Amino acid sequence: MTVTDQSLSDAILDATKQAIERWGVERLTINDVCDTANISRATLYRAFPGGKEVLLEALRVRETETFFTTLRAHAEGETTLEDTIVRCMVVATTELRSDQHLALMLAAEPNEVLSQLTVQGMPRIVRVATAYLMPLLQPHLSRDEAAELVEVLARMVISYFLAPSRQYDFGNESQARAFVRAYVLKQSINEGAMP
Amino acid sequence: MTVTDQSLSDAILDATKQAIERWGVERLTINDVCDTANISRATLYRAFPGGKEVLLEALRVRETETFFTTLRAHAEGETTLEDTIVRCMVVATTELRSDQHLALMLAAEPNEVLSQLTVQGMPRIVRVATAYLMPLLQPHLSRDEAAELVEVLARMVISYFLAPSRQYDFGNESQARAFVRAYVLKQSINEGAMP
DNA sequence: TGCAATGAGACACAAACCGTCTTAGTGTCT
DNA sequence: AGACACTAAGACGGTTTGTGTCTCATTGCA
Repeated sequence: MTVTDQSLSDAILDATKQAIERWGVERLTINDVCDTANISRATLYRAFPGGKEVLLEALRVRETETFFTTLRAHAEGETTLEDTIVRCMVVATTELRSDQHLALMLAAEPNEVLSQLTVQGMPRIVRVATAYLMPLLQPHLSRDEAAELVEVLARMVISYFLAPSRQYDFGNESQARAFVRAYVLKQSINEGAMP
Repeated sequence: MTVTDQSLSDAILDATKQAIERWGVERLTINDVCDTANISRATLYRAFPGGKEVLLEALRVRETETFFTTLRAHAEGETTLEDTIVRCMVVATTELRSDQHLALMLAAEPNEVLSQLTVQGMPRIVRVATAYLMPLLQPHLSRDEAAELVEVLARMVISYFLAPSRQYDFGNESQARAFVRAYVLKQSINEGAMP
């Protein structure tokens, strides 16, 4: 391959994703990835020194980033704070639910997925979410307020995705809006009502 | 467990099938099966001495038998030879196509499946097919004729399932009937036309 | 021609798996 | 109660598979 490092890494990550879809994370081997990517083990270890751990973490980072790239693209058009928040919640929920890869893994290795959506993975998710979504909220909020809001929203969306409630379906715009008005923007309303 | 051997074996085979759906045949381990079945390794080896090979072969035998049991049940109502044959072809094709387990394996481990549907597995398939379907054909044909017909049909259905043709879709009754009239019952027609 | 990147594969170490065996626990029958 | 059959749990040695590192030949390009 006489391509840039970027596209080599990307090809390897693509192969990793593909191999995971075949065997699952637990049963994934480095050789699987090499065979899928049609590269030698040496090449893989040159691109990702550190082996499986590093490779999987890189994949998670990339997946998270593409997730929030899509999300931001869908929410950029909104003008008000409420609309922006609602849009983010609806699109994020829809995106999560329609993610074939995620669904497969959730079915085959719930432990792995749960860990990556909660205990282990939450810090990274919040970090990336903050980086990508802050710009959308900056017109309406201060840095600190925006950062805090992003984290809360991320946690809420993940929680309701993992364990859907009969009260609120965040994939439904009006229900998401009702939730936002009831909980998220409550303070703002109060603040707005105060002199 | 204080159950008959039959249901213990069946439970183990169920667990095997389940574990294969999770990991695929190549990555299947005996421990997977034991964990899924909630039994100890000792119990499994008592029920299936010989390990993985024996276990998988037993599973294939069981699956094949349930396949042809279903098939026979669907084709028992037909009266003429042609109708019986057509029914078998349509139901078998439909059954193969809708088999989730088979589809998963075919996607993940085409080599294994292909081997079991052709080189390795064909003898068993033909044997079971003959045992189950001969009764349906006996009213119309001699033993030898029926046995030969079953084998040819099995090979045709598998071939067209693995590599669908634009000429004939055996899942479609009229197309299957056209095929049968054109090829399978040709001799019979000729024979019938002769004095 | 020279250079940077890759493929192929050897190597030693570690982990996973296998098949067997022992032990202790449980339910059944007399 | 006591003999019996059966099972879960897990220890064991041996084998296979996977890992990470290294070397060296090859390839494609400047």
